[in-house]
Amino acid sequence: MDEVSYLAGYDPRRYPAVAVTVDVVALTIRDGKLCVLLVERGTQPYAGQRALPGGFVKNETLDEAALREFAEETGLTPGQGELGRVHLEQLKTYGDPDRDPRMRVISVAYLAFAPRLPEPTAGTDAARAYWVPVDEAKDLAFDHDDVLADGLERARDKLEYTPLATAFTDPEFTISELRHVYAAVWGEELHAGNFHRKVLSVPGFVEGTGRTTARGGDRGGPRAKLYQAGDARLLHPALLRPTREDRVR
Amino acid sequence: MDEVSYLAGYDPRRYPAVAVTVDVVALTIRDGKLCVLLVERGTQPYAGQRALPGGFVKNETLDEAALREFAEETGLTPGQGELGRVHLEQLKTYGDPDRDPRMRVISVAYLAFAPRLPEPTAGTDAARAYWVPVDEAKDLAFDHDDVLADGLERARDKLEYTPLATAFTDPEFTISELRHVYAAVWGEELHAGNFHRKVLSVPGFVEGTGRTTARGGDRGGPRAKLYQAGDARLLHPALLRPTREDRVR
DNA sequence: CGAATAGTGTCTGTGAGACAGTATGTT
DNA sequence: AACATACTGTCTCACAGACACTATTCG
Repeated sequence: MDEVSYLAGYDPRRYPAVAVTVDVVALTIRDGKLCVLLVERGTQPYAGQRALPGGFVKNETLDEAALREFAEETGLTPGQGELGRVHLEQLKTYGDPDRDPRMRVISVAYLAFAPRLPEPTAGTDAARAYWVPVDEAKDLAFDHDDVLADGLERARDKLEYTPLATAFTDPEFTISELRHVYAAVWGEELHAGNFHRKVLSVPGFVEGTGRTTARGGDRGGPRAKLYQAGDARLLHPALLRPTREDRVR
Repeated sequence: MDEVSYLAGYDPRRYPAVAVTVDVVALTIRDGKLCVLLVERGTQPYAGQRALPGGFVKNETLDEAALREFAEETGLTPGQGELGRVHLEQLKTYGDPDRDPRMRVISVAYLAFAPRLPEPTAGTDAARAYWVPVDEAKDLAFDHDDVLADGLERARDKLEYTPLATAFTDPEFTISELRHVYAAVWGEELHAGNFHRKVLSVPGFVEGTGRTTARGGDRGGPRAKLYQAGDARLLHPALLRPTREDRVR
C-alpha cells in the first residue's frame, strides 16, 4: 500500500511515535590528519561516550537541519564567512528499530567537508564539541561507528571524481597542499610529480591566480604558485586512487 | 544539541507528529526499454495521479520495509525465487516540510534493480501496480518526479563501476543481452565489438557457462555463448559511458 | 543467397605511473 | 654546502574507441 492512500485515514497519534534526527559526519584536516567532529554525551544512554553531533529536525528541510546542527556545534554564524565554504551533503539514513534503546529514532546522516576551522571556543554552546583524528574515533554511541565508516568511504570516493578536496583548503592553495588533502583522506602518499601534472591537466579543477606563496617550504624549495578552485563539478578524467585489488571483490 | 541529551527528557506525544515511509524506485527492462513500477493513487491528494510504490515503516528495518513494499506491489513471495535476485539499495531521504500537504512525512527512497518479471496479476493486491517506460513517467504525485530522477541518475552511475547490469537479466545471459541493458539504461547504443571485448576483459564481471543459446538471433547470426554473473562487486577498470562534456560542469 | 549477428584482430590516441632531471628555495 | 621542494620531461604500459574482418545462422 502506498504512503498516500494509507495516510488518508490515518491518525498519527494512534501509532507508536517515531522521532527524526540528523547526525553530521563533519570532516576537516588538522596537522595533516583527517579529523571528525565529536561531542561528549552527558546523559544516558551511552553517557560519557562520544557521539556524532546531531539533533531533532524542526520545521525546516533536512538540509537546513544539518546545517543548523553543524553551525551550532562549531560556533559559526549561519550565512557567513567560513560556514559558506562548508560542503554539506546527505549521506544515508539509519533506522534500525533498536538503534536507540528508548524509542524508534530515524536518523538522516549528513557528510560535511570543512576547511580548517578555529577550535570551538570554551564558554559557548560549541564548547563540548572537538575535533578528533578519525583513527582515534572508535566506540562511538549508538550506531555512529557505522555512520562514520560510511562517511569516510563516501569522502574517499568523492575525492576521486569531484573537486571537493578544495573544500578542505583555504580559498587559495598550492598543489602541494591539495596533495596533502588527498594523502590525509586516502591514508597514503601520492607521487608529487605525477599528482602535480595530473591536477593541472584536469579541465576546471583548479585555476591559477598569478600569485605565489610568500616564501618556500619550511625545509627549502621554491615558492609555489597559488591556485583556486575551478568551475568543474566533476573531475574528468577522474583522479583514481592507487588500485587496491581487495576493494574489488 | 545532540539527539541524545534531547531525548532524555522528551515526550514524543507533545511534538508535532512525524511519519516515516519508504518509497521504491523499482526499475526493470521490458521490450528493450527501461521501466519503472508505478501505482495509481485512489485518494486525495493527487488522486488519479501516479506515484512510486511505498508505505509506512513498521517494526522492521528500513531495508526490510523497502523489500516488503516491493514484494507487495509486484506480488512476489518474500524469500523466494525471483525476489531473491532483486537488488535493493537505499537511495536518498526526502523530507521537505511541505512535501505532503497533510503532515510532516519523511520518506526514505530505495532503488531496486529487477529482472524481467511477470506482469502483476489482476485480482491480487499487486493489480494496481504496473510498469511504465521511464520517459513516460512524468507528473508523479508528491516529489516523486525528483525521486525518480535521482534514482535514474544513480542507476546510470552504478552500471559504470558495478556489475549490477546483471541484476536486470536472466541468470544466464549473452553478452549481447548485457549490452542491451546498458543501452536501455544509458539511452545510447554501444559499439558491439568493443563492448564484447571490454566485458570479457574485466575480471570477475562474467564467467562462461560453456553453454550457448539454442538458436541464433531472429534475423540471423551464430548462437551466442551464455554467461553468468561473476564474483566481482566492483568493475575494474570501470565501464565508462561515452563522455558527455555537459555532465562535468 | 543476402542480411544480421557473434566474436576477434589491429591500429591509434590518451592517460597513468615510474623515473630522472632542473631550478629555487631553506637551514 | 646540503637538502628539500616545485615543477617538467620522457618512457612504458594499459586501455578506450574506431574500423575491419571472419564465421555462423536465419529468412
